[in-house]
Amino acid sequence: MDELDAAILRSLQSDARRSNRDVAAEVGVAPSTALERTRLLRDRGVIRGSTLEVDLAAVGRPVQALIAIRVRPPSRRAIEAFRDWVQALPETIGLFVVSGAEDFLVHVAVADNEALYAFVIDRLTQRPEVADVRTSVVYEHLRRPPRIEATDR
Amino acid sequence: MDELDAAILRSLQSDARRSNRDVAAEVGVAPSTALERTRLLRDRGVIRGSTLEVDLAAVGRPVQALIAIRVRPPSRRAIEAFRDWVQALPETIGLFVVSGAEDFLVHVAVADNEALYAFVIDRLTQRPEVADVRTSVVYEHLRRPPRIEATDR
DNA sequence: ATTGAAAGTGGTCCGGT
DNA sequence: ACCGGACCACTTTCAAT
Repeated sequence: MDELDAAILRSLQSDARRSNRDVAAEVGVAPSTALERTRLLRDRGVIRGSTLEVDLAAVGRPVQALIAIRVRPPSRRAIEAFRDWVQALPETIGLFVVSGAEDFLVHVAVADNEALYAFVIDRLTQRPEVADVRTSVVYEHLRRPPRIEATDR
Repeated sequence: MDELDAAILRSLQSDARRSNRDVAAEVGVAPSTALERTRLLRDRGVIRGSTLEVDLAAVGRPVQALIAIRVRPPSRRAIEAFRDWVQALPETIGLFVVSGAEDFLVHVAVADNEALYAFVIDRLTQRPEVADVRTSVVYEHLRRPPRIEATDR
């Protein structure tokens, strides 16, 4: 990944729908060159995809929480089974598998506090491997795309 | 937000670079209609932008962590000052302001464990308002775009 | 609010360097 | 590896419904 690749990534990171022509002009190469580089970045798996940033409140899910969960036993079987299950729930928008006092942090977005409470006491406690649950309401969630630098070549 | 808006959002959410023509065909309207709807969603702030999903390991930052931080005093002044400061650090890729035992969860991506350790003991502890720090290594981070449904009209 | 058609613009391929 | 140009697909506007 040289400086040109990095510049293309930075450009598309700030707006994935930017046209290839714009990207090319911004990084100072011909459109055909930018197109080929972008394709290679995709093929190599550096670019995994692109997604819309949607306002969660505007789509009816203004309440967010992070739910820290400890599972027992903390075996690969239990961890992976729980991960797959929770990841498929409609409330889940993110999932961290972590070291430390807890095994998971589940990021959920729901319609209101009642739905959050129901998620925790109805859904999560269904699972026998859930040993401990700690819910934190998210007041604010900011995301920052990673700053990308050339990793030489 | 009716069912058509929701369908357009779902389509672009899975691939923000999909052409307007494709989106229109998928949701069953004319391209001009899809274009107009998309523009309105953007104007209303439902669509905040679009971004590339980049493989963090491929850009040289394979190590992720969540750092739980308690600040003191937990006043608006201290919270907002810390938030703005940590949000601008190059290692930071996400930031949750939360209720509960801690005030922040900082999501960082760095080159290696050494860089993580340096971030925690050199950078964070610079700030006088940092009262407590707890670091969890992220073994796995999955993201799921929110399932979007029509909120009637 | 949605459409089809027209005009403009950008994506994509390829041959040359 | 990069570019320029040709071709064609797509975006975008607009008058009509």
